[in-house]
Amino acid sequence: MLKIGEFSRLVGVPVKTLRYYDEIGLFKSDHIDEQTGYRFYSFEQLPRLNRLLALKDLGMSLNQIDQMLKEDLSADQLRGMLLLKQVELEDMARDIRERIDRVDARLSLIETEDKMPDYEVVIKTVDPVLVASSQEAIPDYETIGPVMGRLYNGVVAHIVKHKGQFAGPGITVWHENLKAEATLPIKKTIPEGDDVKVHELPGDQMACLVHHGGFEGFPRAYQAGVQWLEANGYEVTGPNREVYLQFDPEGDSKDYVTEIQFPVAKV
Amino acid sequence: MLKIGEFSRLVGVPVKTLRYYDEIGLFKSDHIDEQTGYRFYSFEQLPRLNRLLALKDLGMSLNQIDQMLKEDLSADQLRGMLLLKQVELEDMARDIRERIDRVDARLSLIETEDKMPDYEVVIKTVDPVLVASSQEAIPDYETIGPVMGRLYNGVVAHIVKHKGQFAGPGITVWHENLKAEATLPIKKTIPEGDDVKVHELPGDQMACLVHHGGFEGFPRAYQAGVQWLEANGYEVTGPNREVYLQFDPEGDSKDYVTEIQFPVAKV
DNA sequence: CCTTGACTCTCCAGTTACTGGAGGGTGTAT
DNA sequence: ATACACCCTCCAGTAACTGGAGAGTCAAGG
Repeated sequence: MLKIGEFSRLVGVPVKTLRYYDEIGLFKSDHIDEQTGYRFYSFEQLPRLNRLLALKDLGMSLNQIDQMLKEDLSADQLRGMLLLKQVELEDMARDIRERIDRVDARLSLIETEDKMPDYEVVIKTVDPVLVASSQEAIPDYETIGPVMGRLYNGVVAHIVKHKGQFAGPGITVWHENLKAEATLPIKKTIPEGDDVKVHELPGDQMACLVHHGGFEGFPRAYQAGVQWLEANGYEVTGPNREVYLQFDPEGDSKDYVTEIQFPVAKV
Repeated sequence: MLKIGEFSRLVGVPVKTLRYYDEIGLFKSDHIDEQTGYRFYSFEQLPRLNRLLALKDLGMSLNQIDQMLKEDLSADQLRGMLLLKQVELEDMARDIRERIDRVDARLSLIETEDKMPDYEVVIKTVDPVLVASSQEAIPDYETIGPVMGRLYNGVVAHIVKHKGQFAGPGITVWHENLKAEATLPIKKTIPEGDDVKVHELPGDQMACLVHHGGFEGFPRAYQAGVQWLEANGYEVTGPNREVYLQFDPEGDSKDYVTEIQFPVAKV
């Protein structure tokens, strides 16, 4: 019979932890002295504790270990739990590798620029959204402004005409070959028009960054986004979007806030 | 100005989490309506939150993020924190790889034996221990018993003669070429004798397994230990030990409990 | 025999980053 | 007017311990 401190030294588990395992019923002491309340442990308990520790070394939770230490567990059940753990561990390993990549990317950015990046890119899941939209190919950069203005005006007019309800800020979807789609979220579907279509923008994993200021800053923002995607091993899987969170053609362009979104997948 | 729910949808962070960040002061709402207590958020807050989320994606704790979001932090300090995180993440990655190896090893054991292993091996740190000891080469297997008996008797006699105090069960250290050292832990140092040396067994990382029963079962136990070491990528770095936790030459050998220890390092 | 120091006990609080729920007030659309 | 979504605060719980307070126990040394 060993007192808790002796047993603790023998197995290399802190006294506090042994008491905790006793309390939750995972590993009870052999018996307790009624007079003093002292816990006593026996050598016969070593196999159970060693199995417990071995399972803990696999990353099992105490709950799972409690299951696995039950005598009547079949080899198949054990195998199942281990396979599950294997998958879970591989997920964790991938996750950590990705983190390391991101830290590396940020470190090399700090090396070159000596400060935190101007644009922070975050991955988030964007919900699908019902929109009315109108699209057109943009002949060249100078005409973006007027063309977009015309497109959005058309969509607004169409929605108003059919008493549709606006559900959020405008979103431009950039299809291939500089074809821009001006979309406006709406609450409920409305009839389509000659130029105005109604459909749902699909939800997706998006790499997002926020640009504050006028459109002249977009190239820098896009550059930062693309750079990040490259450094972190993502690839673009569809048309990117611009969400005009804050926009007022009459107002100061310094106050504009735009979110640029790239639908992405991990390479 | 956005209500918390709108802001939550915009940034993809749960409402509860935003309130929590507000509470701990990591990310305060822009202002709070005095009448209703409603939190309101502005677009100007997006950069801070995005940076926060980006740092969280690196695996930073909220405390660390709080540090890193302070305006007056130099690029060097940032670099330092990131480098630290990098090391930490690489440790975690290694740890998880080792876990995966152990799970694999156990799974293949279960495949061949269709049950949990008979011997559980655990890695633990063993403290240095002061011992009196006597050693001798063992000519062949049959003579182990009598020789060890003689050795231990000699050490016991020496300790008693010098009024030494015993501090634990006997430990046999197996040096190369079947040379056995019979050691007995003592509390304080005593003079050496012709055959009996006094020294400290070094502390070390040990792979340990516990054998219940007589010495005839040792070969199986050793085999299990060596197998485990191989499967889990450890190599033996010194003489192994046998700790006779429960041993009584008069008693039933079925009740013996021995811990076999291999000093190891990860390959 | 007494004291000292090591050991043990129970109970409580704190850790991280949230999550869920109860109970109650607010805002808007029909 | 009422339904419904939305917002508020406060409390409890998570996993696996760790640290500390306050009090009882044990063995050795003087």
